[in-house]
Amino acid sequence: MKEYDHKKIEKKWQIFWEKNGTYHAQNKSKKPKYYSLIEFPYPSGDGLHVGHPRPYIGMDVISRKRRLEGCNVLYPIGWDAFGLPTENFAIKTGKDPRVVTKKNTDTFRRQIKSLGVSFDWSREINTTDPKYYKWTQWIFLQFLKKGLAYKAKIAINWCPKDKTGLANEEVVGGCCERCGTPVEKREKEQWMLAITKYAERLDKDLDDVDYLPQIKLSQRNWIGRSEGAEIDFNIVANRAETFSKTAPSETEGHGTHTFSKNSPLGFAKVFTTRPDTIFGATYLVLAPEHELIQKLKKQIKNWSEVEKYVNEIKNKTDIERTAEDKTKTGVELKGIKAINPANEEEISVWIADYVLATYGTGAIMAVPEHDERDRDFATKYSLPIINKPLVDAREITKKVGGKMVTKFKLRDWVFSRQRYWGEPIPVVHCEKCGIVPVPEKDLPIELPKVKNYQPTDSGESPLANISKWVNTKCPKCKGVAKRETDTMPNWAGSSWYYLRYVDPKNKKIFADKKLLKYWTPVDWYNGGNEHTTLHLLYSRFWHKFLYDQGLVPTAEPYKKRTAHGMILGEGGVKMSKSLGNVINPDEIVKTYGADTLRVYEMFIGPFSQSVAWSTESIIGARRFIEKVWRIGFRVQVSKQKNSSGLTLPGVPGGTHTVQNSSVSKLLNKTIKKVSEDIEDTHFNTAISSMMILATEMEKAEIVRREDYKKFLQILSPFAPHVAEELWSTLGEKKSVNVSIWPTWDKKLIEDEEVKIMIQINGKVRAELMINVDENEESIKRRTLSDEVVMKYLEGREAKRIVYVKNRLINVVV
RNA sequence: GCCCAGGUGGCGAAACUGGUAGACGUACUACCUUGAGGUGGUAGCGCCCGCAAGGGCAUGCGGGUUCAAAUCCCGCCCUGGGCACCA
Repeated sequence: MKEYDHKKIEKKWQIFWEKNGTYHAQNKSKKPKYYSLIEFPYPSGDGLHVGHPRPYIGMDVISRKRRLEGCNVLYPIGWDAFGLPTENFAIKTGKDPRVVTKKNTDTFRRQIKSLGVSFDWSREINTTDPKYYKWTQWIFLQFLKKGLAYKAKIAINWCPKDKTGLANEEVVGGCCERCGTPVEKREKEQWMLAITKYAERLDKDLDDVDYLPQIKLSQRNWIGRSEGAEIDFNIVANRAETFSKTAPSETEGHGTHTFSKNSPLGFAKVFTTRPDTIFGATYLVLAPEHELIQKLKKQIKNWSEVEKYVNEIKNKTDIERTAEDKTKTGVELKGIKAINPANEEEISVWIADYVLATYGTGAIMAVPEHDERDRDFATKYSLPIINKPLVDAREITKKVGGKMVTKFKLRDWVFSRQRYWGEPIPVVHCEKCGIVPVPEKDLPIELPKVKNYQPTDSGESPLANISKWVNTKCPKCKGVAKRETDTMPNWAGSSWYYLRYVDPKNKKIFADKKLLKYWTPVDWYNGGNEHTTLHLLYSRFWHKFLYDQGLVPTAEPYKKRTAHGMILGEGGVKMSKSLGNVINPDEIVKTYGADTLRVYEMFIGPFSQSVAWSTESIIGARRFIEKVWRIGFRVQVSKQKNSSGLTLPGVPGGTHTVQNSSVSKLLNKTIKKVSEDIEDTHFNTAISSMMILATEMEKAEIVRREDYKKFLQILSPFAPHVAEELWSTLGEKKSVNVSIWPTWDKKLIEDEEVKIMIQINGKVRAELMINVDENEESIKRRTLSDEVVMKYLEGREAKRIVYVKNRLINVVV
């Protein structure tokens, strides 16, 4: 018997597929298209670990099944290669990041290829390739043209270790997401992208896509849409202090409002999602940064106290703010009052750190009866807490002259980084003309080679040191000008890469319109949970912008999005270099073969869930493949001596009819199960059902060639090399990849007889074989005359009998 | 604090719409094959009592609904991930 030599077989077929372009997507085809996508990897210097291939294999299973179902499949790969780890490595070693990237991608490519993933390598892209980032820069210029890219002086999150600005999203618990260093606040001019302009649509259009519910939810939570009312509260001089010493009633909070009205000094616009609670508003709070505070300087009696507080808050970093355990602080603005427009009552005005300048209007009406935060504050400063009946939100808003509005938590995207290894932002600063975009014909603005990749403490990119590159001519007036030295964040290149795969070599445009029309949207995008908020949101934003410019044909980039769980180290801890528990797939491929690794990774646990790696369990996958191999050999041998006629298709199996039909029946059930499970990413249960089938086939006296071939077809997405080898051994001239996915015979999977459970008072006591169409009466009769049942009844009458068709019968005594 | 996911044998896990809990795989034990190995094969394997037949107990904990609950409802506990005063 021929040995199962995985090394030989896998190499043979990988060469065959490459030579035949088996997995190349066709730009012109009569077949329906299918675009399946994974998140392209960041080629780190450590190479692949066994966690990387899990999503690649998962989507490979989908892609391979689609091909057999007759689709023209696009399943591409590339490299998301800009970013800090490579740059930091360059700083440490003095090596050019281009060289490092080349080396890393070569390793990744070799490793991924050894797994037999059916990527279309002819469309490989790399975000650091000037031919690629030319278009990243071009898209930026379109944003700029439409006013969606703008420069603003803002307090940014500054990482003193990485020496770069970070987006809000990259700050985790007040620390840099990458290196864990506490971030500082710095005022800097930054490039911004106006993602907030798309907030409404980014939220609403989630209705039209097929994302896992948690993914939609995380998008929605991040966007943070809330509906409420904007209501103006007039600010007046404190009458109580000015005209009367009469103390207002403590409990009711009544002021001296019944007297003639003060003329307002101004007003504070508040945002509330609960205008219906307005009668319970007992004070008003402004954010310390609120502009009204400076305007009312003269009227505020305790100005020095107020000023001191404002400065304190301003100088606090985010960590200091959060480290204080949420104890709210604040100062009353003495000398002024606000008028609650609902009842004309005077209420006190405060500034407090729990009101954010960056959300809503930076001012709130405090309703301590209904809001926990307001209650905390009111309790601390002994402010009135009153319970008033709720009113209709819309009516009261209208009555007090407010209006219903929608607000979002989402902020504009800080798009500048002060680092080297990123796409240069393609603009020029001219003394005369100001900010001038680089003309499109001059793209790409290539990253110049530098000697020193070290970022500077001044907060400038290392690019700023290369005067030859920085000093340039203004494209408009030809006068002296300087290049922008900030680069784009890592998210830029990954915001549109799926579009480039469609037409990766186009020099005229980022992708041909017709090809976009044919291939997009992506039919199924699977990626990590860690990218279901930011990357997904950013790329949806870019896509919608391009859609508005008429450059892409659909409003959403991804039709369907799923997420896979991480593979953890043995024992369920994270796989990491520092813990020394990283498993390199090369070792597994060498010892057990790529097919074994593939089957194991799909079998290890539910695809969507994190699972711990277990090297000792891999052997199960290997045994399964060897079993399939042995059966294949038997089928092969019996084909040669087919004088018995038993293995010829269509010939009834004579004395072996029983075994024949039971294997065929199981096969049909398995085809159904595998077909359905793959669609639900239940790869683990799909494999388990094929394991059962293999065991049955091995036990059976004969296996029909036709049946076995169908088995190979449904196995092929998981173990493509061995399937291909056995397929050809059976005399097939063409690849299993160009065969047709088998269907199951509905009639064959229906059983004529089934076993049902007999329960007595809900406990299983016996079983009974019945005909599927046997009537209830007959089953009941047979149950009651069953020996075991009679024993349990002990002559008692059955109070009730519940029969569940073809499942069980429960006798209640 | 809020949101999401989850809690089932030694381990990874199955279980359709409420209907045989533990499929499949590992580990373990025994046996077979082999000169010897194991990346080979077969069988047993939730826990407790029992030689067995059989019985009892079991899906994080406590209640409830139901003929019947891992699954539905109520209240807790624990683990992982995310958010962090967003009015």
